Amino acid sequence: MPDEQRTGLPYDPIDEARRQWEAHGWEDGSHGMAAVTSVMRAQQIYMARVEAVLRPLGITFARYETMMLLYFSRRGALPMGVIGSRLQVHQTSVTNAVDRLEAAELVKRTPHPSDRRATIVEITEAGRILALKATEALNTEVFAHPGLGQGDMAELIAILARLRREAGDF
Amino acid sequence: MPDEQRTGLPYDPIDEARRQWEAHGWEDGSHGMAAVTSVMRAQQIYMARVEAVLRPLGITFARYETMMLLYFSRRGALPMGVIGSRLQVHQTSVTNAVDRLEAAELVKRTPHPSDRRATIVEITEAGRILALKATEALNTEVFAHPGLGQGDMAELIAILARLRREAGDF
DNA sequence: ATAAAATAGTTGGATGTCCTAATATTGGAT
DNA sequence: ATCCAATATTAGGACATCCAACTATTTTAT
Repeated sequence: MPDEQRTGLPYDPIDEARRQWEAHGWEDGSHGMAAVTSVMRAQQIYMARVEAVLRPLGITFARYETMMLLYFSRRGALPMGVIGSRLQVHQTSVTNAVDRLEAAELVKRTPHPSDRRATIVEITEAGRILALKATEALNTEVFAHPGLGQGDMAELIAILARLRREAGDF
Repeated sequence: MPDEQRTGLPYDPIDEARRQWEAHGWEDGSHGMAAVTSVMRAQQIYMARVEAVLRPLGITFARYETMMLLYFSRRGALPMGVIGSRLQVHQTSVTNAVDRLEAAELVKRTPHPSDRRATIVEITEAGRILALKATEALNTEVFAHPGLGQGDMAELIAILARLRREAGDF
């Protein structure tokens, strides 16, 4: 039973947690807790929508991001390490994602021409086609209706850009 | 090498993606893409900080949330199903989290007094002590310095509350 | 020229999450 | 009484992440 049916009042669990925090004398962290928890929950909401759209196409968000990075790159190809640093994920996560993409023939590995330690990942024609199809699906089914007004959306992007900058993202 | 050292200009990968979106004629989804991607990355940043603080205590964020839910409940106990719906996670994830918490003797399962299908999860004394310790660590090490000013933080919380409401959270 | 250090990537193992499907039990509705 | 819904568990699979260890290669220092 939704809480508003019990209390007659809409009830925001995160705001309730913030009140609990302050009731316990944790004023120094209450707003940070609410901000962090809100971001976690927003990600959960968006991720569920995105993965629901991508699942029928046989890819995950991590793999979609990898493909789009290649799609937008000048040569359609990047070294493994660059992919990891751009997406801010661990080397082994890149290896894992590229393994799966390569098995599906959406990308292919190529030796680096001058540095024989390095591996270049290149998007295939099938990869480009799927990336385009996935993007169109995401645009119409998720990104065009993000559950926020234009103003909120612009403000959200700007605030999170400041957070990402503070965290050393760019 | 950070990009600003190459170009002399700070470079936001999400803003760059937005420009790519618009260059490809995907104006209808460009801002939604930027908003969704920003939320994903913000969650990645915060989750890394939170898990780094919780790891020495032997719990994950999911288990911490479960414990705090019980900590704040009137009797320190809730049915499995209520935990799942409050945290918006799958039933099997609750079973998994409670299994691990119970193995660490931080919570214990009890039969529901009137509904013999249901299981009540109750936080133990050791669980309360750890929950308190974890909260104090999170408050000082993460929540007190969320990488945002007070104004940005309040605005972020408000915007994401509207998103969560639209998504049916409360 | 050679040894040491740094870099690129992979592997294997562990952890953890989520999902589907199946099962057992119980509660509520008709 | 009987059917249908709800509660929780289990099993199996897919996936992402992290860590330590490893190989191969390149760069740096002496």
